[in-house]
Amino acid sequence: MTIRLLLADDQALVRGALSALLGLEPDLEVVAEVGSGTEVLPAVLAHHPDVALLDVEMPGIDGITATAEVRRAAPDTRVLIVTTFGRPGYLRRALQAGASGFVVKDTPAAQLADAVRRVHAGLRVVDPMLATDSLVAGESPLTARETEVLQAARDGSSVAAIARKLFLSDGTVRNHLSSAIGKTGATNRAEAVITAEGNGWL
Amino acid sequence: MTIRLLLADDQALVRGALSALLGLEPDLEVVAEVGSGTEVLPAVLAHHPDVALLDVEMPGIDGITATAEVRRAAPDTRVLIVTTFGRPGYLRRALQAGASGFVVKDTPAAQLADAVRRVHAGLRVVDPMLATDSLVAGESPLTARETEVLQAARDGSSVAAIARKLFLSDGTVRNHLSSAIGKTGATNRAEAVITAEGNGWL
DNA sequence: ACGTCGCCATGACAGATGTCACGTGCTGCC
DNA sequence: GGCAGCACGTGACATCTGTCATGGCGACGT
Repeated sequence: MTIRLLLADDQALVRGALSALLGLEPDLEVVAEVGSGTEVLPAVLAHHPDVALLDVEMPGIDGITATAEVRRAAPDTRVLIVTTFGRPGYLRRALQAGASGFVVKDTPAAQLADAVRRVHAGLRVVDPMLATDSLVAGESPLTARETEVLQAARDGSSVAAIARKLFLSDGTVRNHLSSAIGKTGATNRAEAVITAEGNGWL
Repeated sequence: MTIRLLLADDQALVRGALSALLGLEPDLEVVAEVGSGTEVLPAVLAHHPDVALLDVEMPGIDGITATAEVRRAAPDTRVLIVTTFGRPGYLRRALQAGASGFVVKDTPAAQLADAVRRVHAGLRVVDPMLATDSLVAGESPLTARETEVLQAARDGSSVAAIARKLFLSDGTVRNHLSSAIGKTGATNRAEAVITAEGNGWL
């Protein structure tokens, strides 16, 4: 009995390459490939794969919310996150969303098929290095507003621009930013954005 | 006669997957895989591949300077850049460094083997979309110092920190930054960094 | 009912930032 | 030689940013 797979990655070349890699295994079969988060759920419902391999960074819906969608609508399909960035927050949020495994793209190629088989067998697969980091970094200390404001600050917007975008007062934006800067241990808006991104808090 | 390939990509999973993808083609053979820019040249000298597929973003030496190294030390090995980001400056600099082709990672997987064959045949392979962008964005308008200062500003450093790092006066750093901000059409240090990065000027 | 917490806002302040004018010295080019 | 461009610096200025104190409002848990 072969394990049926769905691949979701926004980079077509990587998607095709992973398909070729997994297709070499006799017990694995790629039944669907999609390039955006919005296509994941329809494809899962159409093909009923055993395991869905999802990237986190994708256009449309990101892999984590796509995971939650899949778990709710098709509980028989297990989800394995395959992503570039080993951000601690990603791992935690992915597992909370119901993912069965989390693999970073710089793990050896030979291990991927094994990870798929373990996930299919009902086991959890988590990069041990990452798991400890995730515990250290923990959950985001930022409040909802602080997160919003930091997100809006990512592109280098000024306080005034952020305030207009979020319908807030300039002073309020500065307060939220200041608070976020303090919580991230930064001295600076830009630094705060960087460390928050690095921890997967945005 | 098979075409002998070298793969360089920092993500082991992608590397292995590309290897599997290209290995499916009867006329292609992957003879070496490396995960950093510093390993490229030794591997080329050791295995004499016909075509080297290099990523731009790699630890150690980046793919573009690695291209230059390879062209100088092993002119028979042609270089095909395979990268995530279609930054206009990357393309221009890659071609200047002697690359024969430039492929973005979201091109269809089926085209990669063709690109390899064309490069091997002595043709140039360039994403047409990207080529026009490259002409529009053109060469970096930033001077050497402005580039250095912007690079130092990437991590959110303050003016004082940048000045210390580059052994400059605070005022000079501010001047260079101001000039870079003007040239990039930004209103802001952070914006300047973003647009400069997007154009591959850093 | 009370305290706590998040959210919003205001006002004030110091420090950082971006701009401008101006001057120096060096280099390359016509 | 004269000119343009770049690097480097100074000083001054307006603005932006980050911090702090303070207050009101609503939600939540005890």
